[in-house]
Amino acid sequence: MRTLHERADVIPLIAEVFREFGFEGTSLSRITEKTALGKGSLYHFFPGGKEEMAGAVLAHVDAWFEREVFAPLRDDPPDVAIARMWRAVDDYFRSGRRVCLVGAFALDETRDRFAAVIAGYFTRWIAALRDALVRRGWEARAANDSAEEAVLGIQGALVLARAMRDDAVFGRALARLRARLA
Amino acid sequence: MRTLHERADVIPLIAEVFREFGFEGTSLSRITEKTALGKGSLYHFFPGGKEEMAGAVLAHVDAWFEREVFAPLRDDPPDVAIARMWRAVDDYFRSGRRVCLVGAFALDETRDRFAAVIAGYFTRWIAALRDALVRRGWEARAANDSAEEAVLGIQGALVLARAMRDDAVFGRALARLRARLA
DNA sequence: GATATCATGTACCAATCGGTACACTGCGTC
DNA sequence: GACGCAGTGTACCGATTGGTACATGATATC
Repeated sequence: MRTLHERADVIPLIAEVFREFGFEGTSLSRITEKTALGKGSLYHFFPGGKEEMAGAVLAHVDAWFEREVFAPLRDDPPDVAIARMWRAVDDYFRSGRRVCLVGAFALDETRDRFAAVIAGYFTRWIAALRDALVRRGWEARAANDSAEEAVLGIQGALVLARAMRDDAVFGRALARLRARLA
Repeated sequence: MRTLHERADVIPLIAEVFREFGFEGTSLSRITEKTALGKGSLYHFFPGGKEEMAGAVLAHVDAWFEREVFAPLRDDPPDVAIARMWRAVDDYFRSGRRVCLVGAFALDETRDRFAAVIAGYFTRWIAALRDALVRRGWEARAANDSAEEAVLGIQGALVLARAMRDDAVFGRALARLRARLA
């Protein structure tokens, strides 16, 4: 049996707030509003305050991608894993309507707070995709180039889709990138 | 004869602050620190306060790209203008060490404050590049696709370069994108 | 049914936020 | 040399910030 809330339940809600307002733009009052949790509960779950909340959210995102994308890329047959990656990416980012928190944090001074997690997220993604391409028979250099291009293209597509309020641009970008890895 | 400072002189300094800390993370005290200008002067130049400062900075960025990139793409021979664009982009973003303010603002709720400028910046960039490709003989659909891909690739490369603290990834991305437009 | 722990709401804190008011200085104009 | 104004510094405002303290409520264990 469990009480009304636990740490794990509230992390996705806090993630939404950070995604919408960024690290600096996210205030405890906004988190309180979104989660319907008072400061008492929040500091009970996250004694380190706002920084620990953001860290937990980043870890949550990282774990999701590790499980749904990176690990399959490493362990499953390349074709299967890559197809799964494109599906996961389209789902996770809601076809361009949802922002990548890691990418967003990377752009301002927030990066320095979470440098290791942020760098690790992209490094592992690219490495896993590159290795999958190599296992599929690609030459190492080409594989690394294309892996980099795919990951960076997703980030760029998210920026553009949000800037222009046009999800279609995200769909087109994903289709192009997918075709290039085929 | 002029006094020590005028509006035009401080805009680039304020731009650096917004680039580093984002809109929410930029406080008047940080702007004061960077510009060595008191609130008196700042509100003399920008009566609308922080929002007007950010607006002026965005307009300044927009004007730079309009002059150095978009207009040449529209008016000059396509090959010349596109070569110039790649040079301008590499210079402006300091080979990946400088962030795109418009892209950064697009990612959080700051976008809604400056929706028109932000959307316009990317829309005009893509349109100008697409038309240059068409004038060069490309088919309309392919031209639009490639223009979108180039602009989005630049944004993604900036995110990745900052996230991984690795300028080389920006250089490689630019080379790939350039080759694809050749 | 007493106890310990998890979870919660409220009151409060100093510091900082964006913004305003205003007195002042230095300069060019007449 | 009086005037006007662009530019400046300082003091101040209420509101909000992230964070702390603590008393209370609920729950599971024994």
